[in-house]
Amino acid sequence: MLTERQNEILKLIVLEYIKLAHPVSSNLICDTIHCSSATVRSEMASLEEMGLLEKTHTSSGRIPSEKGYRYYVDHLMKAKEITGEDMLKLQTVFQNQNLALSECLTQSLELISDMTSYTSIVLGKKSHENKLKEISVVPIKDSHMIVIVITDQGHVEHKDVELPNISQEEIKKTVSLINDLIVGTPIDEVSSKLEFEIKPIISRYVKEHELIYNTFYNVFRDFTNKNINIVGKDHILEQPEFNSIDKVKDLFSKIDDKHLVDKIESDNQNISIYIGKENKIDNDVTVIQTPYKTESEEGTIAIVGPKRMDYDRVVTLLEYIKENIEEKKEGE
Amino acid sequence: MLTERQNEILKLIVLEYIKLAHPVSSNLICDTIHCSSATVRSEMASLEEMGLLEKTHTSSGRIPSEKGYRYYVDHLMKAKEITGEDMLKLQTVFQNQNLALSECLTQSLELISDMTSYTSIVLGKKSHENKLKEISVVPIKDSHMIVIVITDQGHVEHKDVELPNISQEEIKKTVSLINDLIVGTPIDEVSSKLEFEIKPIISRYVKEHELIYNTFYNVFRDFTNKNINIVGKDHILEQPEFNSIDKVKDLFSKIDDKHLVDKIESDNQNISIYIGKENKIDNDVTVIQTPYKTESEEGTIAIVGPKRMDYDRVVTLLEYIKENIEEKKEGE
DNA sequence: GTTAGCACTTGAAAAAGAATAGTGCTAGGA
DNA sequence: TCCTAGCACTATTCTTTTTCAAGTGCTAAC
Repeated sequence: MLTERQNEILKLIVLEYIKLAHPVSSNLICDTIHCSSATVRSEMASLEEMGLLEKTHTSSGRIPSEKGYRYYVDHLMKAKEITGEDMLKLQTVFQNQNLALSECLTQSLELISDMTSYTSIVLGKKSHENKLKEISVVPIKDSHMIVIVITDQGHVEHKDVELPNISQEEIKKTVSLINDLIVGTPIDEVSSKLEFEIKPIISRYVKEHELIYNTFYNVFRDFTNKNINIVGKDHILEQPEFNSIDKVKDLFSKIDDKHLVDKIESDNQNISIYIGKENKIDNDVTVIQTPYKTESEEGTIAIVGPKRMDYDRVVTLLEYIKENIEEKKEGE
Repeated sequence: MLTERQNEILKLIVLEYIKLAHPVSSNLICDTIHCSSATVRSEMASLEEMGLLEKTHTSSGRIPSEKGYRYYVDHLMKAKEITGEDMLKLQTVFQNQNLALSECLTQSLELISDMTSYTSIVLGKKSHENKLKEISVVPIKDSHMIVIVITDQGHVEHKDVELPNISQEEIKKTVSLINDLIVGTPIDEVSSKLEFEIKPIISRYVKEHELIYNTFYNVFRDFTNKNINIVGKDHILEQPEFNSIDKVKDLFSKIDDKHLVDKIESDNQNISIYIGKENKIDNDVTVIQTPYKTESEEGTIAIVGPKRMDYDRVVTLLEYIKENIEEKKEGE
């Protein structure tokens, strides 16, 4: 167990390092601790012994280790009030009556990304939990038309298709067959249901069924887990820990990874913090995330930033967003 | 006027520099020219005098100046056949019968970005040339619904809205009023038409008209010139001329600029090339762009890369895409 | 337990030196 | 008149050296 003073010192070092991105020297904090730098130094040495602090080289100041951040997060950080400034910005989003939840989410996370220079990720419900709600086809010109697919979670996707030399009549027939027969099917089962249940029926009632069937089949096949939204990726460029092109390239590719979805899974019902090696995205970042759940939608919000992240602020902001999102269902 | 040999030398320097991103020395090309390096050097000096070449420092090899690239593009570059490899990749996109034009475009430009490591931009018809084709509202759950707006150019946009405590009946009425009265209106006139023509009518027939009206008003207000599609922005990180975080940040912000649309305007009906200061985006890049026009759609495709861009290849690729896109209307 | 003092370590920045790549110029030859 | 071999000259880059400042660890005294 740490002494009161050690707690204090660790906390100061974490906060200073978050602020300045520079190893923290004993001199910088000895005033606040009300003792000499020598005393602070010997405490620092103990904290390093315990694995809570690190040096970048023999005679540098200290920076928090991953374990140090973890300790800070678990024991030293306390819930802060959201600052007036932050709140003000977010409120303009939440107070817009006409914005639906998903819009609110995206917009508020855009704000957070801009405010903090971290990257935000919104992860909607995964598509295998989405059920087909309705499809519709809007003819644009000649054989060019748009297929719109809507799920019960409010996820919309549209796709342009060409269906040359096919009468509108036949297409309408197919659409209403699909709407009658497979609405309510989980999205990723639609393809197979289409094949085994709809194809035989279409081929009986619809001319040119081959072409039409293929078209719809492709539409659904491409309706993948696109329900992931990455906001503010470019802010990574502003973080001093990603000051080389190679590091940026590396992290970009990890964020654009097709399997990112699987890397942001949480067992926790509340805000959880994954520092460095604790997260599956990258050893040099921290991910702070929370699931959210409303009447119409559920998913996860995650903020990705350097380990030297403003934990207090991000947690407070995420809490605020989560609350407001989940409240919105009752309110209006 | 340049001599035959000077043309040859300039061409070689441009090509070598494009390939190696390194100042080109007299030694490197004297074999190909069949004369001594000294001769090449004196020719280089003349070419520099004419402003076609530059040195990075007193005793470096030469690199092409903007004027040099311009001369190359105007006089020395000749149309090349697309390589088998490039063609093969693109064909898989164009031969997909079910892909509509806009899909084809995006996918083929994604390919080009990956192949060349340049950034591609697709600019669809600007929204003031888009006319409203249809709107529809799909209720998802309780007061949560999705408004889908479709233009006659096939541009689709959807927006989630909350309309609490409003009966479906009233909403349907409003939608059909809008569809009856302002379909065919250019998108950017919709807002005002909504205000002056629809609002009075809604307020007569529809209860809660205030809230409903505001919702739709917002939907259209947000339907801005989003018809721009930037592909492969991150490839900039691979270009040696953008090897510092600051340069990347700068170019990123220029590409994400709200006014990018206006900076990619072309008077030319064919492929045009804007080198360095000739383009409005950034002095350090070249933009190669072409308008395209099909029965259902028109717009511009642009490729953005360093001035040291593989002009031949990009022009060939763009031509190939333009042709295939424009052909598609007749074919199937 | 705390602190002042001092030797010591390290990295970062500046300066100096060596190596290299390439030019410009000159003078002699086809 | 054009071409080319040869050589002096110049920047750049890569190393090495020097200097400087920031901080630590340790010791001895309070």
